[in-house]
Amino acid sequence: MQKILDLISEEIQKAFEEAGYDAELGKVTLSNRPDLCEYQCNGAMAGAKKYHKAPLMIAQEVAERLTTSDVLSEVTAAAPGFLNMKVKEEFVRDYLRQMSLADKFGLEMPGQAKKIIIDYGGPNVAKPLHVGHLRSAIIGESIKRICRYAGHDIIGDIHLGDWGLQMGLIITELHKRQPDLIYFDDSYEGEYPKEAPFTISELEEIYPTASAKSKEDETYKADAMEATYKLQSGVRGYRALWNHIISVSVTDLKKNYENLNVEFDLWKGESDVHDIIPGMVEDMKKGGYAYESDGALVVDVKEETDTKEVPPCMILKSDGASLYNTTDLATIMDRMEHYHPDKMIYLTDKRQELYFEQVFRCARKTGLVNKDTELVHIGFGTMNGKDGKPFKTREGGVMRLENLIREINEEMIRKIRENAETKGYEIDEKEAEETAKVVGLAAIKYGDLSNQASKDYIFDMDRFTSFEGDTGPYILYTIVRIKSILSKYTEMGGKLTGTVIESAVNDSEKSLMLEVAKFNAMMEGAYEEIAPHRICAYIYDLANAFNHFYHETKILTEEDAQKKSGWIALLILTRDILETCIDLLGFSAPERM
RNA sequence: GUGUUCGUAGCUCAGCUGGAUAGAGCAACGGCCUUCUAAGCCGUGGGUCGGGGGUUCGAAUCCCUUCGAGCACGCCA
Repeated sequence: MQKILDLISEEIQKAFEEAGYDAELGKVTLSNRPDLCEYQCNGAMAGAKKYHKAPLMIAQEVAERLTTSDVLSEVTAAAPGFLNMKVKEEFVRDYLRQMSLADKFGLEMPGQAKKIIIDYGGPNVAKPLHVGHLRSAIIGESIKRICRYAGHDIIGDIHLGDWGLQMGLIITELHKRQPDLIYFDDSYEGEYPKEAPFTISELEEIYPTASAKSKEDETYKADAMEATYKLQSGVRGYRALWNHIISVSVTDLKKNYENLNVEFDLWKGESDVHDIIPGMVEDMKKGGYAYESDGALVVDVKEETDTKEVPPCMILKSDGASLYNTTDLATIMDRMEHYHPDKMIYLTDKRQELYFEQVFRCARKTGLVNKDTELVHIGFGTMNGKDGKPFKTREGGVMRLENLIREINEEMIRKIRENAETKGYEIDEKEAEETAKVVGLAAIKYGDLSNQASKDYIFDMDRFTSFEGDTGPYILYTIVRIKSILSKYTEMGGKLTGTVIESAVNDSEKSLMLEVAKFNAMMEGAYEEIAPHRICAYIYDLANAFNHFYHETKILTEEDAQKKSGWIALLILTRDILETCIDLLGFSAPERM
C-alpha cells in the first residue's frame, strides 16, 4: 500500500502542476501546528525565488485548486506561505479499511529479499551473562525481527566465544582440582563419559578463579597456554572435556536467552572457523595483501579519503597466534561460503567501531566478500547506572543478568499485589508471577530500545519499574485495556469478525485513525535506519491517541450499532498493530494486568 | 596529539534530509473513578536548545570557531 503521506502529496503535487508550478514543490509533511491543521506543505516558500512570486500567492493559487478534492478538506494558505490542510474523514476511513485487509497492514515488501546475517549476543562460554550482554541481545533481537518483518531472509548468529585461552584456563583449573579425571590420562583410548564432570554453577565459578590465578601465577598461566595449545591441536581428552564445557554452558545460555525472549538461528562459535584460518592466512600472503610488521602479520587498510589514521588490520600476532581479527575474518569467509549473505550486521559495543572498520576493509580488500556485500557495524552505547557510570551492583561488582531480571521481577510482583490490594480484588499467585515476568521484560526492553542504540543510557531500576509514563508497562496496559473491551463486547454477544471501520465522528477518533495510518511509513523508516526506537516512539504516540479516544468515548454503551461495531473494528486494528510492534521489539502483552 | 560521539526544562530523553509558538516522561502543583482496567485522562508552572560567529526570507537542525564531557587509536576482545 502507498503511504498516506504520499497519497496526500500526490494530491497537492497535482494542484501545484495545474497552477503552473513544479510538482516537486508539493511535498506534504505532518503538521507541526496540530492546532491549525493535520498536514502541511512548505513548497510555496521554496518556490518563491524560482517563480519570483510572493509565497503566499503561490499557496493561495494551489489552495484554490483543491476545493473539490476527494482527499483534502480545509486547504488554506497561511502567511508567509504555508499550505495547511486536513484530510477527509472518508479518505482516512477507506485507508484504514484497506490496512485491515492488507498483509502486514499495507507495508510494502521489497522487490527482492536480501539474505542478512545478524551477529549479536556474543557471550563467552563458561562465563555467566552479565548486564553487558543485555543490550546486544535486546537490540540484536529486535533488529532481527524488524528486518524479517520487512520481508528479508534473516539468520541470527550468536557467535559464541568458545575458543582460545579462556578454555585452556578452565581445563587447567579442572586438572588441578580433579587430576584423576580420565580426560587427563593420555594413554586412555576408550569412550569418554557422556555426563560432564561438573555442573554449570561449578563452571561459572571455575573460570573467574582460574583467570585470577593466571594473573598472579606465571607457571599457572603457562599451564593454561599449554592446555589451550593441546586443545587446539586436537588432544582427544581435551577435546572431550571442551565438548562438555560447551554443552553444559550452551544449555544454560539457551535457558537464559529464552527468558529474554531471544532466539538464535545459529549457535556458531569461534571454534567453528579454527580449521580454515591457516588457509585464509596463506591466501592473504599469496595475494600480496599481508606482510610482516614488527613481527606481526598485517594488512594495510588505509584509504585515500581518510581524515584519520587507520592502522593496519592485524591478522596474526608476532608469536604467530591468531586473535579476534583472525576469527572474525575467517567467520566472514565461512559465512560467504555457506550462506552467501548480501549483508552482515554486527552488534557490539560502539567502542569497537574502528576495529570493525578495519576488519571490513580488510575483508573487502582481500576479496573475502563480494563487491556488493554490505558489512555493517552497529555500535551501541553503554548501560550506565544512575550515577552516569557503567552499571554496577551495589557492591561495585558486575551485575549478573539473572540477578537483574530477578530484581525487576520481584519489584513487579510486589507492584501487582499492591495494585490488587488497593483495588480490592483477589489475584491468582501463579498468574501474578507470569504477568510479572511479562511486564518486567517489557519494562527492561522498552527502557533500552526507546533510546537510540548508539547512545549511552541510564538504567534506572526505579524508573523502569514505575510503569508510569513512557514505559513498556504503559504500552502493555493500553493493549490490555483494548483486549478487555473486546472480550466484554464478545461476552455481550457482539461478533468481532465482519466489523468494518467507519468515518471518525470526533477529533480524538480521527487522531487515533491518523496515528494508525502512519504504520507503514514508520516501519519503512525503522527498517531503513535499523532503528527500534522509532517503533517505540510510534507505539507511545499510538497508545496516547488511543487512551485519549478511550476517555472520550463510551464504546460498549453506544446504542448506534453501526457506530459501535465501527469502533470495535478500529480497536481490533489498533490492538493488532500494537501487538505486532511489541513483537518486533521482542516482548508480548498479557491478557490481564 | 589525531579522530569520533555528544551537550535541549531540576532529572531522563525525543526532535536534527532547515519552517509557524522547541516536545514527551519523571519530579512539583491542581482537577477527574456508583459508568468499557485511575498502571489512565485533563490542566498549571518550568527553556539564552553549552558560548560566539556565519549561510538563509527562516537555524535546536547546515558550516566555522570555542568551551566542556565520553570513547577509540597494532600484538585484549
